[in-house]
Amino acid sequence: MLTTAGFSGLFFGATFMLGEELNERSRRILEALIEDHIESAEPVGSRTITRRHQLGVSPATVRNVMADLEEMGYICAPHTSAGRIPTEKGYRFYIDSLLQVRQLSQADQQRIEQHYRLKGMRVEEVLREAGKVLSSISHYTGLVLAPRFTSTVFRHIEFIRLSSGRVLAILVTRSGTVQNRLVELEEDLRQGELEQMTNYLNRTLTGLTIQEVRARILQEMAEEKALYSSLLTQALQLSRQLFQDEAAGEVFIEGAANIFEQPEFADLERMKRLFRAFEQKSRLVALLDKSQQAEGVQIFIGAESEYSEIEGCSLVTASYSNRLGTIGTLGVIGPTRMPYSLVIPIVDYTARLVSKLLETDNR
Amino acid sequence: MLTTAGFSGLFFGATFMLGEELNERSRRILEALIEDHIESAEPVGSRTITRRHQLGVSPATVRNVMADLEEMGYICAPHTSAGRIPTEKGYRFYIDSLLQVRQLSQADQQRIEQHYRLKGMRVEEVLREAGKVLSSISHYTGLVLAPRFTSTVFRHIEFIRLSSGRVLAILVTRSGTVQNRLVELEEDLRQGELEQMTNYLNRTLTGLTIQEVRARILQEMAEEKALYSSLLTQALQLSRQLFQDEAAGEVFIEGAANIFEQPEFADLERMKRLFRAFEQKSRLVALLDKSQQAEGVQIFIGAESEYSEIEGCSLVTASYSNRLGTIGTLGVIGPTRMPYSLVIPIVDYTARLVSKLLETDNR
DNA sequence: TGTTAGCACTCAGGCAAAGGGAGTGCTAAC
DNA sequence: GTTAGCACTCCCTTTGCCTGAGTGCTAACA
Repeated sequence: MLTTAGFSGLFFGATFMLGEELNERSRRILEALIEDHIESAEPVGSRTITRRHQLGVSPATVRNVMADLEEMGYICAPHTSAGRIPTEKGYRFYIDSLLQVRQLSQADQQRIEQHYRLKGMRVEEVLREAGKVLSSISHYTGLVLAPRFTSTVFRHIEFIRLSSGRVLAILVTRSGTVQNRLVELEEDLRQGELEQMTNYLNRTLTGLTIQEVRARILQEMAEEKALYSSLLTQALQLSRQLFQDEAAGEVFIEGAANIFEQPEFADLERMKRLFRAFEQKSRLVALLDKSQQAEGVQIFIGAESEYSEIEGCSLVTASYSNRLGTIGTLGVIGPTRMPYSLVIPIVDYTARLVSKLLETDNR
Repeated sequence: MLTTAGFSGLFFGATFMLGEELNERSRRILEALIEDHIESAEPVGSRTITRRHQLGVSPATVRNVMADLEEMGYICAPHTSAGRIPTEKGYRFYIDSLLQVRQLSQADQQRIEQHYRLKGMRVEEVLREAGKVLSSISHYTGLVLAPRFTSTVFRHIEFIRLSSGRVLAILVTRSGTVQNRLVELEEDLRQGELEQMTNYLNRTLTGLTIQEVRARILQEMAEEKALYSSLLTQALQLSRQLFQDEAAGEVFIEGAANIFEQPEFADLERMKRLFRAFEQKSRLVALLDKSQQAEGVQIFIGAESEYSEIEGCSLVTASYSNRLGTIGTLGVIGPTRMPYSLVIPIVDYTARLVSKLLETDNR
């Protein structure tokens, strides 16, 4: 269920080997420290650890181990007389080697499910709702990357003449998402002519993916047969225009206010930076796109995302799919100090649920 | 160009009368104080005023006048040994009686215009762009309330059978906005049957406003003639469902990060509150709706909006229209300490421009 | 040899006191 | 009616002190 294969190789080969150096006691202390820190958001000291965990050793021993862990880069001290906090490397080791991901309880599963109606939900509604549920259950911010237009299956096109020379094109995909574009034509076309064009296009293109549609249009244009009718030639030219531009990936951000309640965002500058990151969605899209290529739950910790605006944040994502394969990504963004053992199954379960809900669209 | 008629009666009858009590000198001092405060965001003292404005009086005199202004409620002191800041009543008097609204320069007009393409912009694109332009030119946050579905003119309907019993309905308005809804039917309909239905509905309903459409459907259902065909009866029942639910008013918020750069939002709590207000759009919609009923530029100062989350903020709005009349509202939200003389013409000009751009949709 | 107790040391954060600065209101003189 | 002068207020910053939590080191112990 949890894989970080896609990225752990990339970022953590070295980490893993160092991980081998850790004996059982060091691991348990690191785990205790990280879990205490996740709960308290404060640096954790040696005494706190011995008090709250039955490790069978004294604070002094813990201090020695912590000194080693610090040297190895798993934890660090914000200042001399403070406890330790995990580094990104520490979190990565924790997630890869120490974390026990629980199964979501039946009750939690139901709590998630009950937000979705079974009938009459459009794709967009399902995705938006998924974002909201993710944010409200996790108490962080929900992110959902909608399916790319390019990867959807063409179902239907419709031209509507709005006024002289202005035509509205409506594109429907098989899953029922709708896109519309406005075209200004040199010469006016009557609605009847437009209908002829749509009939032709629907006949020719239905059932193809948008990528295939593009190829098919070019092919049709190349073949002479289209030339017999200037109207059809026009239709092809027009539709080439319509299908060529890729709409920027759309991302739904839900519950952004949640994340700002976290103590790490008491700092105004950080809050603003993250806020700007949310506003400028393109980089988020790129990041989510990246995780779409991998199976299972992906975790980006802080700078691993190569996205400095979300410094101090982690991203837990999973991709969702329909019968055609993976079509989008959803997940949660929150502070790196995040209870991964809770968030991971929530994201995982939501992705599965969304996949199930969208699957039926392709009967 | 600037009217506050719709609201000044409501809120400022009393203010205006008190305004009469103010002699020329008091007015000039109040004006100077407000303008200094708008620039500095700090309480303004008597010496600062005499230093920066040629009033021909000493600080002591200014102090006396300020004491009077305070008693009348136009200004207040945050604490004993600070300068004064304008109250909401002060701002209101300033806007109603002292403010000189400049015309937008040719250069500024062009700066705004160049953000819009002249051709092929859909309504939604025009509105989003307007929000962005408003925010980037004013350095505050742009708000645009999209036209209500109810007030638009029906142009076209289309049913697309997605799978057994699942039908996608696409509604197009005359201005080219598209809405789509998913319907689950008890019994399966063939695409051919759906086409019959759309033909009938398009013939019957095109050109009516949505409100009229609703009435017409009920009327058709009441008349026996529809009963002759069970298919048409079904069509009417289906479309009644489609048209009855009012989509919540849609509002575009652009450049929310801008407003958080203002010094008044250095306070974390306030920032969060405003942020939550942005996230929960329904009340913003209500507020913008309110101003839609009035002509010209409207200004809501702080609590006048009866919307405590945006305490300390002002809203400068103007409604835009097409040939059918007023259809929506746009504006800027920023701190009450806002250079109104700049913002007002920006909002005014944008509203006119948007109206002009949308007008062509109704040829 | 690994573990632990003890101890000196460090440093952030809270609190109170002190000082400076900006501004006020009042009074008396112009 | 206006102004200069002055005592007063209060915020804000700086300073110093103290406390508590935590560390690293060392020496003793098992």
